[in-house]
Amino acid sequence: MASIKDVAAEAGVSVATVSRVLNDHPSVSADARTRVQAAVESLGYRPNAVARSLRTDQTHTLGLVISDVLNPYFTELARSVEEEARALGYSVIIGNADERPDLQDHHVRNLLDRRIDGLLVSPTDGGSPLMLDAARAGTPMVFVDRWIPGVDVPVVRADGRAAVRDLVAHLYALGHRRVAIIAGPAATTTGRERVEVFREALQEHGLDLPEAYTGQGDFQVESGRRVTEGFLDLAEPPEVVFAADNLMALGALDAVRARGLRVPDDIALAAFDDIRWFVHTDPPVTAIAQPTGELGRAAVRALVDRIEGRPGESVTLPARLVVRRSCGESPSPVQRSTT
Amino acid sequence: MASIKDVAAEAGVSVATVSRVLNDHPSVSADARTRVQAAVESLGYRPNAVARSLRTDQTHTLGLVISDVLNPYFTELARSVEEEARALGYSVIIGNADERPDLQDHHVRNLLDRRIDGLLVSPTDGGSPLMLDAARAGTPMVFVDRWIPGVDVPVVRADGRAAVRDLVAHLYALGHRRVAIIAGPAATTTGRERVEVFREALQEHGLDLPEAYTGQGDFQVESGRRVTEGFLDLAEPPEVVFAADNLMALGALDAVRARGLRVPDDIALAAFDDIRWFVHTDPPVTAIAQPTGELGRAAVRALVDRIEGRPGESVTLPARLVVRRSCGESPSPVQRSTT
DNA sequence: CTGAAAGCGCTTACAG
DNA sequence: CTGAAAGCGCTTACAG
Repeated sequence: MASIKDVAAEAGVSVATVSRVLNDHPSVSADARTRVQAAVESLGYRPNAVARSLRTDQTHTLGLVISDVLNPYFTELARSVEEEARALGYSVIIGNADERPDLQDHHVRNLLDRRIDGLLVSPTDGGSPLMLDAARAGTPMVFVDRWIPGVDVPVVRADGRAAVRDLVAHLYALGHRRVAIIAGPAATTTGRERVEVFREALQEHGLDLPEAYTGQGDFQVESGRRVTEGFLDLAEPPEVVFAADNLMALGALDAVRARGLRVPDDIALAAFDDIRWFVHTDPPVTAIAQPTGELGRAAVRALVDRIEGRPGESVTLPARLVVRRSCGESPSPVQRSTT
Repeated sequence: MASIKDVAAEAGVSVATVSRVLNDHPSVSADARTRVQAAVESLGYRPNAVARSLRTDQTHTLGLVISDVLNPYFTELARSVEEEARALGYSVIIGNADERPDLQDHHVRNLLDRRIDGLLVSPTDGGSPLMLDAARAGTPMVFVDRWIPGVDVPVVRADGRAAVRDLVAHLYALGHRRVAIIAGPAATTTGRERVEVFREALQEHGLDLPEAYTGQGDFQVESGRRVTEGFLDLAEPPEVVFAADNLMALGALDAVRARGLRVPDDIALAAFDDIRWFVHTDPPVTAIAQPTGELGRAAVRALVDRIEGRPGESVTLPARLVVRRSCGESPSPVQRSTT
């Protein structure tokens, strides 16, 4: 592959001049510029980004460590992150933690070794030493969706409080009283918060969230299935199950279907995170929708701000309830989705 | 961030010795080794992968350019690629072309500039000059899923011929005679092939695939919706629609639903590419399943073979039909899915 | 406007 | 077993 030396030789100038032309430095004669451009063209020269990074100490690359690419929520997040980053002149390297702290650390380490300019992470756990060290060492960092309390890093996330309250009101209005949740890992903020907020909202209606109706999931399909089976095995199963993410809702659907039962007649279902397929499931699933694309873009902007020396602030955007049919037919027409 | 010099100073050895320890070179005294390890530990030193890459001319990185990350098929492919690559000691950088040739070129260029060791691509079009040049220039390359004819690069893909034939037999057995397809872009191999194979299979049953029943899609949701609307507007709409990928099937579902019609009673539906959600859609969708994970892994193995100087062969794996209820109830129990 | 030279952080023949 | 030195491909003060 042609190097800058080859271009210099071909153009009859020094490598310094070639470099200046490549970087649009103003003090280059028109003549030199055209000769260099011609040489670049004829050799099919492309600057070596590795060498450039070593020299400038910038990679123009962002690392994104997400908990699970197969989760459509994170896929969409990753996509919006890449789009916004590209618009700002950055590439992004994605690391998929698959909800495993060890894999998360693997990717963080790999990304740090590659000297990415900044790190966007949706932590799978409460923060490994590696991650905490990186934050303390001053690596530009932003948390997205999930975060680690006590670490001085901007957080870009959705606030689901109002939407969860709307959901509970909806469930209550439909007559449901025995309500269960499939929670995410307690080591994650979203895993904890969704349960807490849900419980608080239930209390406002005088409802309880008993131990037996609090299942521990891990945000992945299998756990949703397992927990739902447990609920169905109870002497008095819940009337509704709220899955703290869309994959566990899929697992719940699997479990219900496997027993030949129907949603919402036998058991109702709602999910955190809305996805396109929920419109076409049987029945369409009531869900809490996050402004995913906007979260991804805001996170990138905050991170790039940090990288380029600007403040880089936390952002919280509201989530909203999208009512469909999986909790039963609404007697009054509340916020019925039009999609 | 500590560099190799800092480690050398701390350990009281030369940087060469530090490098040897880091790379498990045999000729290092036990004493030097322990001192270096201690220094690495106490400084929290991590080798700079950028510098190492510049020096060794290897990045241990694979580039993966896929047509659309939001397509669950490609998400799963990307995931299996990353897994296998990691197992073989490589990282992967994903570029999402979003079915746009210009974006595809952007990513290919970016990856080449970063000097990735090899490129895995599922081309969005018939091959840009950039891609063809890269292949000719000897960049280790492998095509997955889609490929570019006439380019000497291994291809790892699924053969859907038998599955499509099974599908047509299934449709025929159910009494369907007016059959339509939502095709993918003619510039892609999969876009072309799926139509051809489908047409051939229909002919074997004495059925025709008229122009009016051949809609041009682009593998994305909106095109599936648009084409399906066109079909429904015909004086004599088709009895079945076969979507050449899962996203266009989703668009078809949207279109059918928007008119208040039902699958399969008003119009039947089948799709290429099976995804988990198809089990829970209303109705469950009959689909052709590719061995996606295996394709991703085989593609990585072929690419790494090429990178490391071994042959690196093409692989073709069979796809299979998964019958569900979206084409109507089967009178005879053929290959009913158990999932 | 231009070039020679230093240096980014590594690895690796080469000599000892 | 070890170190001094060259060199990977760039960028950028510095001097002219």
